[in-house]
Amino acid sequence: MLIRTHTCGQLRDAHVGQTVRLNGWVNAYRDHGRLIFIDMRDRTGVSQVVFDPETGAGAAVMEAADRLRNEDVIAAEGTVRVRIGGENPKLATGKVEVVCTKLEVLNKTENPPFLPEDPGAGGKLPNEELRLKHRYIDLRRPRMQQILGVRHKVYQSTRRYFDENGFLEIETPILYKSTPEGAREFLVPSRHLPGNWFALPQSPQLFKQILMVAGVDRYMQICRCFRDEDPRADRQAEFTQVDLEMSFVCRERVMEMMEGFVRRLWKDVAGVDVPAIQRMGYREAMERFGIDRPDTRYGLEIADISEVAARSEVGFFKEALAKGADLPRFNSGRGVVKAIRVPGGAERLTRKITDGYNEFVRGFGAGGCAVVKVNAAGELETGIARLLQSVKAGVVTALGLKPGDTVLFVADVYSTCTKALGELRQAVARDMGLVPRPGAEGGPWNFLIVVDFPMFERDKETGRWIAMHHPFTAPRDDQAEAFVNADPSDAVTIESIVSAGYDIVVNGQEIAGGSIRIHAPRVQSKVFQLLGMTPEQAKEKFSFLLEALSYGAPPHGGIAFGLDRLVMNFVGTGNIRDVIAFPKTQIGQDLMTGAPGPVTEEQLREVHARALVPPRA
RNA sequence: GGGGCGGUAGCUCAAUUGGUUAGAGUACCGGACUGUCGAUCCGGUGGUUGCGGGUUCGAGUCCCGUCCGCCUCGCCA
Repeated sequence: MLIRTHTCGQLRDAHVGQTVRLNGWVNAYRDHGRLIFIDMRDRTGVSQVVFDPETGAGAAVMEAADRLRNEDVIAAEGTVRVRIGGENPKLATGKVEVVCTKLEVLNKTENPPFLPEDPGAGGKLPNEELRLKHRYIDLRRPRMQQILGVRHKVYQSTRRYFDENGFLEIETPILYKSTPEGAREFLVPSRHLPGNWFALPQSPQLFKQILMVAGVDRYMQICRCFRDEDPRADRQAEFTQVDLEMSFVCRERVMEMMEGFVRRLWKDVAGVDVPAIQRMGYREAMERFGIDRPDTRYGLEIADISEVAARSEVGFFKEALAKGADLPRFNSGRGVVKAIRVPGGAERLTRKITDGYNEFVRGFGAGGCAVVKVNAAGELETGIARLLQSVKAGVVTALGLKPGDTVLFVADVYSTCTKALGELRQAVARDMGLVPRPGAEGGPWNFLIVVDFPMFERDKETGRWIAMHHPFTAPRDDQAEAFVNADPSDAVTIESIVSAGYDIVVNGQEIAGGSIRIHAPRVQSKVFQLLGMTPEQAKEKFSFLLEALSYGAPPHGGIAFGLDRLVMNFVGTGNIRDVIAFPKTQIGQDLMTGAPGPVTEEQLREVHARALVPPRA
């Protein structure tokens, strides 16, 4: 075999005159009869190889070259020279070409179902189903190779940073114990213990805490996590986290460490200097932006106008405000009226668009979205304008209205109203063209750390308390006493306790979340009690953790970054499948390997399991 | 589990109100061609219109079911 001396993306005019050998795929062929051009591709780039009988290509070489087709795997030997036909500015190697004297066809290809080409202007990729089935071809595309490279850089930068900061990389089990809190789990039957099952970890949470008890002090891992829930464009059942945990730290120290990591990563991978990251409380985020991961690159903040709305003649305002009127102001069940002022919306947001908003907020459980426009004379128009007339001055002042504005109103209980407007705000920002493209295209990266989350929220169906982050999250230092002493039936107090948790948000997307953990058994027991677990149940589920905590657990805390989402940001895609080498579809299938697939009766017997339904064909 | 969009040649798409033999570009096959780089020119092969049923004289088109892909709500401690 003619083993390569250079890669296909390497040749420059400095190589002119050298004899080189290239290995790669036929990216394109242009056959002029007695003159043939082949573009050879490997992951580094493309080089043009010329076959010309007058410059050393014998009859056999010409004949073989004539038969080359896209995606054949070849080796070519020849001399580098400046291109006779002029430079091709589209290629990094475009100044030179290889005049081929020897050609070896390493492997002919079947006619491929599609060619691994990035879509040019107006071009389209073959549909994703086909590309997933033949992932090995799709991954040959320069874009996919680039993404694999960026992901590699993220791994390397991550390991360097945490190594420099004294973290030990430690692997934790993939065959794990089922912890029925949280996401649905993937199960694996045990052969040795009939009737018993492993679960694949939703995260290494408990192991990393136990590593702290074990004196590891600083742990990190780039680990696979599994959650058997329906995917989204940015979610996959099997995904990767940068997981870390630190001992003898307060919340501030962990946030410093993770901020340092973000700064290093963005510098290494994107060449961006990240400024000091702003902090924002959960309550403030929800009030101003209606979401716990606000995108603060644009305004469109949400205003609570309940007070003035109560004096209006709008029936559904009053109806909403009557709900839970006796509850504290931020209680999820209290009725409120909120609005977003959209500067310039009167012109850009057409009736068709705002009708869409009405449907949009209904999707989040709100009754609808009222729309009022401010005309050039400063008068309110359309929708409920007439019913607001009596409180017009109050509305104008509360929202700072100006001519040309559109105002979007939602009235409902606090949780629904906030959620609906938080989602609507993002949709409006897109429609108004307010969302910059991040990163290389020039838009800013907008980082935010959100803190002071509530410890608990109500389960929407059962009304029971559930942990907002997870049941091992500690209350904020100054809240610990109040928490331990709180009466479990005192809902107002329970709801007011905030945790020592923190999320990192970039451009409105959560990329990391963590907390200081509970290291005191009495605090942990209190959490379990609130979650409705008896001491016996808690022991049954988490005895190993409780036991570990009782044998000298240091104060500790940590965080986990969603690595796939980090890579998505760096490469500018909204599709998580783009950044995973072998991703799964919406129903969790791997279209290339055909997983999941049936197993034999014998295999089932060995693990003491039986199928309730036959495998689907 | 709910809602939406889609599935026609290997690929990307078209096909008027339900109406002639389902077309085009590209890929592939054959031929021509000495400077291309989306090579060009000539010719050709290629179809269970995802699958199953129904309505109709007649279905790619309408109806029902189903499978698959994507987006999304729920879900994701």
